[in-house]
Formats: sequence, C-alpha cells, structure tokens
Amino acid sequence: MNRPSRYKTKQSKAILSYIASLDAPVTAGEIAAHFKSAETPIALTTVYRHLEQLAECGEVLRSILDESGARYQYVGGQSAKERFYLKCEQCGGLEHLSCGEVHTFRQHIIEEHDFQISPANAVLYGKCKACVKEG
Amino acid sequence: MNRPSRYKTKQSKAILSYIASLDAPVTAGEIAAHFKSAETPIALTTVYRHLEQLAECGEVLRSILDESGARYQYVGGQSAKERFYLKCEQCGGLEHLSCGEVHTFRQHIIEEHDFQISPANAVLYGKCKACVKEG
DNA sequence: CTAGTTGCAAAGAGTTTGCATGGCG
DNA sequence: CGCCATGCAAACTCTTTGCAACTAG
Repeated sequence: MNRPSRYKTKQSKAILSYIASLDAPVTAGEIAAHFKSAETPIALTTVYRHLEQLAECGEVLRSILDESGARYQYVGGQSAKERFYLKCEQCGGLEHLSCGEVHTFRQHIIEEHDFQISPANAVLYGKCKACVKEG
Repeated sequence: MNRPSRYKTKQSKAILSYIASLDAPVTAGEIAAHFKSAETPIALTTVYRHLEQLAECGEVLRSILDESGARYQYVGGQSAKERFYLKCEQCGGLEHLSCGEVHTFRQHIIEEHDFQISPANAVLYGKCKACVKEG
C-alpha cells in the first residue's frame, strides 16, 4: 500500500486542521483547492490518501450527502453518535439537528428495531425556513 | 433536449414496470444489465434518459444512498412522504421504517424547525438485528 | 414526412492506482 | 542509504451530451 501514515507530515496536519476549522463537510477537491495557492500546495491524490487514512482511524467522518461526491468532516476521536442534518435543496444549506427529539427517535430505533446505529450522517432533504419564506 | 417523453415506448414501459416490480432502489446500470439479455435490450444512455424523465414527473424517486451512484425506486404518483430507511453496512440490507415514531419525528421537524421536508429518502446507517447477532 | 427516440462514442466529474521522484531520518 | 510520502499520469466508474440513424404516427 502506498498510504501515508498518521499525523506525521506537514500535509497530514494541514489537512486535518483545515477540516477541523470548518463546521461543514468538505470534499477532497475543496481541500486541494484550498491549499492550491498556499505555501504548501497538496496534490489531489495526496488529499485522498490522507482522507482515507484519517477516516479509517476515526478522525474524520466520510459521507455521501449528494452528487458532489464524498464529503469529510472532523469528528475527533469521539465519533460515537450519528449526526442528523436537514439539507436545503434550494440554498444547499446544511442544518445540524441536535434537539431532544433526535435522541428520542434514536433510542426508539435502537430499542424497538434492534438496530445498532453507526457514527454516520443521516440527512433529511427539503426546504429550509428562509427558502420557504422567499417562495 | 433529447429526452424521451413519458410512457410511450416499449423501453419506457419496460423500465417503469421493472422498477415497480422491485422493492429496493436500483441503479441505472442494474436496470440496463437486467434488460441486456432480454428480448429488448436497452442502452445505458436510454435508461438514464428515461429515469430522468420518470423522476421529473414523480413516477420514480432518485436518491444517493451510497457510493454506488444514484438509485431509483418506484413511488407512483403519491410521492408525498419521505422514506426512512435503516441500512445495514454489513449485509447491505435496507429496512423501511414506517412506525409512528417516524411520523412524530417528522412532525417535530416540520413544526418546530420550520423545515419543509421533500419526498426523498433519509437513511440511518448501522448494523441490523441479524448481523448484530452474528457478532 | 416529421417529430421524437435510440444508441454509439466521446466528453466530464470524482476517485483510485502504478510508478518514478524526492525528502527525511 | 533506505523507506515511504508525494505527485503526475493513466485507469476506472458513473453520468451526460453530440450526433447520426431509425421508428412510429
């Protein structure tokens, strides 16, 4: 395998801290683009290799939210819970749902459906408050 | 535009009735493969064009469930509600959730978060009952 | 005959892999 | 010096589009 090992290199750290600085999931391409004009440009291939590594060791979560491809977000070590999002199909906005009802619903699935939920994203699609108002 | 119109041709009907006969979402490639050795093979391009059409007029629902690409499922005209699934990452099984808690959760999102939910799939990933038992 | 559908081939986007270079210990 | 991360280019998959042939009304 030709995969970089964890945390060691400049690129690895740069990628991880960049993802950690954001609150929305990013694509590999966006990461590469971000470093394109930086002091240390990173090839797209390299970004993919580090993301694979970081996803494997639980630092980042990989998920497919739409057709733009895989997206990655920082979850640190504690990737214990799944994340619930509302994605607006009009403005593209992603709203993180973290109220009590999510917990209730989650418990129901675990207890009544005997389903062991993974740390992953669940997404509900629709139109957000702001876009509904606009018409 | 070079898109087929609704329902008219053999291919269109064949594709629609094939999707309707299944209870799990399929990819365009799987549809083309299914008709490959049939009396009327259908080119992949044509499958895509019909799916686009059928999705637009609400006969089928298009969704991205994983990295295998877009999947299509029959929803007839009444695509009023979103569909909630539990997807087992081990056996690949897709369980449809249709209990009261889904409704409660759905109402909560509509009323408390002012989010207008689209007819689309929402998926929770994890391990199903059977796979948990196996270990 | 005309309009619209089909299919091949080529173009794109996202992702992965082979291989040679180059940096760091 | 040796190992392994890096990056280029090529391969691959899924999807879309251009174009010419063909089908049905």
